[in-house]
Amino acid sequence: MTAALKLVGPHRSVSSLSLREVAREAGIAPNSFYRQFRDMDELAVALIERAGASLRQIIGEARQRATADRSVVRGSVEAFMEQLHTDDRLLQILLREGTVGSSAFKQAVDKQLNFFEEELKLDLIRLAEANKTGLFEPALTAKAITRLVFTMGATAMDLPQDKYTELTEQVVLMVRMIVTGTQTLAVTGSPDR
Amino acid sequence: MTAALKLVGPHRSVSSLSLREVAREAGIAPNSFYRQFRDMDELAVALIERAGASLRQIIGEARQRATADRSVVRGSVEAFMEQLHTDDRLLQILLREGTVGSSAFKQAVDKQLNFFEEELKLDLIRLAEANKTGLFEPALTAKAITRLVFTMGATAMDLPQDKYTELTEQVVLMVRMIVTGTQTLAVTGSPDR
DNA sequence: TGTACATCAGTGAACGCGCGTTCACTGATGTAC
DNA sequence: TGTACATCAGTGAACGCGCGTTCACTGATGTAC
Repeated sequence: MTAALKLVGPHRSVSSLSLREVAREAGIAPNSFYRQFRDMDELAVALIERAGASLRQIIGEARQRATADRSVVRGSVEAFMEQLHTDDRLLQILLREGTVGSSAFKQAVDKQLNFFEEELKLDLIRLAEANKTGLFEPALTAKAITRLVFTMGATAMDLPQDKYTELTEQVVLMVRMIVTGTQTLAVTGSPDR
Repeated sequence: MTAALKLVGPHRSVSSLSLREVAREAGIAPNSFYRQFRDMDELAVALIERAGASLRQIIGEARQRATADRSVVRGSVEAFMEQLHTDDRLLQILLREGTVGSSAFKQAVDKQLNFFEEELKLDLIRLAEANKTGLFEPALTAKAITRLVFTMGATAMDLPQDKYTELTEQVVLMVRMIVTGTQTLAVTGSPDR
């Protein structure tokens, strides 16, 4: 797994790695690979699950920090973007590989995203109660925020360092739009226009 | 190009196609490929540009229809999802391949997305004027909507037919959240919480 | 404490395969004089 | 109208390469009696 992580990057997706490449990087014979995983797909799924766990931990910490002194939205988005910025390969994999690869692969990514959405949903409910505002469709809101932040993160990975601050700002505003929209809709109800 | 389109699908991305496969499908000798494109990357970029043009046309028509009898948001999202549903390979490529492949590849996708965002931005401004509401950061709003709809579309491609209606409904609501949020923020200004 | 056996990560050699790319060539169509 | 030449999509054969997977084997570590 360490070897595979070393090999992925902005221009190499996990699904493009060959078994022999990974074995070479790991310093073992190609056939020794089979002692650890049935095939590359199994390795990929293992990586994705580890990535999901690591992501939830990062955001968990961010949430703690956030409630203390600054906005939850800003704190979480900043934590997320910073982590990406430090070249966290696990996180990059999670953002990038959801659209390609085998079904097993995509399912694994989707599972991690759903975990994440569930946690975010609870956070949103908690936030709304604290602010005494309503919430329109918390689950859907969580999904919208998650997917949007992840896509924006995926485009960020290719960017040079100096664009990160700007992009983080954009993402914060985007999330605010969604949160504001949800709260407003909770009051007015869903319009039909 | 026709041969390449035939080969892509939910589990085959353009970047995973081999030159020989495409040549085989096209009924020509492998080396004849070089008469048309320098390499597979050039083919891919050509496909993406064609996809972008086709997408803008589809949405253009949807916009026309929409202003007549129903919501612009709903009309456009429905047109988009329907097109996906009819297995429009070009559109699928555009949604899916943005995160993998060469830089040339990603740049091509990004270019098409930017075209699209620009048009959407103008639509949003027009809509806001008609409704006599304000607009907070039109460009950013257009970007958020575009990226969100595209990601949701990408996940939709793998789904069985009967989930499409449900997902379309979800996407419509998500876009409404963003639009409502933008309009509300235009009045209250950006909060710092 | 000693012996027999099981488990298991790792090995080197070999396989057949599909790949991208090159070569010199063909034959149809268009163009200039 | 006829002739010479240019252009260009397409060809078959061949190349060397990296790939995934298999085989029978090794040697260290753990376990049972």
